[in-house]
Amino acid sequence: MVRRAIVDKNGLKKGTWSREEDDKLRAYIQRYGCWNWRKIPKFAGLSRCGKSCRLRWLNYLRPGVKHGNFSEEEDDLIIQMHRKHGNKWSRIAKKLPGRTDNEIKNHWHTNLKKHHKQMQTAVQEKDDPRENSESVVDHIEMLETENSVTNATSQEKMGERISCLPSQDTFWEELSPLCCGYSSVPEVNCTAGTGLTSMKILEESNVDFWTGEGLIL
DNA sequence: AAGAGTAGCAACCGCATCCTT
DNA sequence: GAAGGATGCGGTTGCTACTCT
Repeated sequence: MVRRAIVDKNGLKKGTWSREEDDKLRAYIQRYGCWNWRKIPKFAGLSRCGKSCRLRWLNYLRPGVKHGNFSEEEDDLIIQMHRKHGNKWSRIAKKLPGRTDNEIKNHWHTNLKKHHKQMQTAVQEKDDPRENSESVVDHIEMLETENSVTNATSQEKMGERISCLPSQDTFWEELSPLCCGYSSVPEVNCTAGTGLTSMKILEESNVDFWTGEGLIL
C-alpha cells in the first residue's frame, strides 16, 4: 500500500520512504530538532522536499504516534467531533493523543463515513435522543472554554505546579526534537531545575505532551 | 487460477494562514 | 502595512493487498 519511489526532474525523491531515509530523518531531528523544514533534508542528507520530511515526521516518525486499530471510544469521539466541526481533522486529532490528522481522515473515509451515514439514516427514521442531548465533545469543549476563561488563574497554577522545571530554554531545547511540528510552545513559567527529566516532569504535571496545554482531568 | 473490482492508507498537491523582515 | 517565505491543513491520488466472481 505504498507509492513507488521515484525521482522528479529536480532530483527530489518522491513516494515511499525507505528505512534508511527514516533513520536519517529521525536521527537528524532527534539531534538537532526541526528548526527549518526546507533546509532539514539537505542537512540530513535526504533528497526530499521539506514538506515531505515534515509529513513523514509528523505522521510516522514522531515519538508517541499510534498506529493500528482505532478503539470504539476513539471512533465515537471522532464521530461526535465530526458532527460538531466537520472536516476539521487537525482539530479532531488534538482530542486523540497519538493520532494524526491524516490517519483520522483516512479512518473516517474508509470506516466511519459509512457508519456515520447509516447512523444518520437511522436518526432520520427514528428521532435519536442523542442528537438532542449534550455530547461528550460538547462537554469537553465546554470545560475547555471555562478553562480558557480562567486562563490567567490556570497559568498561575501551572506555574506553581511546574515551577520546579528547568529553565524554559533548557526545557524546550531538550524537548524540541520530540515536539517538532508544533510551531508554538506553551507559555510556561519555568524556574529552577531539578533532577527530573523533562518527559517525567510532563507526565507528572498534567501537561498534554503534544499540545503543551494543561490536560482536563 | 486469474482477472476485475474494492478497500485501505501513505504520500502528494495546492491553498490558507502564520511569521519574519 | 506589505511582501515573501515557512508551515499547516484538507482534499485527492496512486499503489498494494484483499475479496469476489
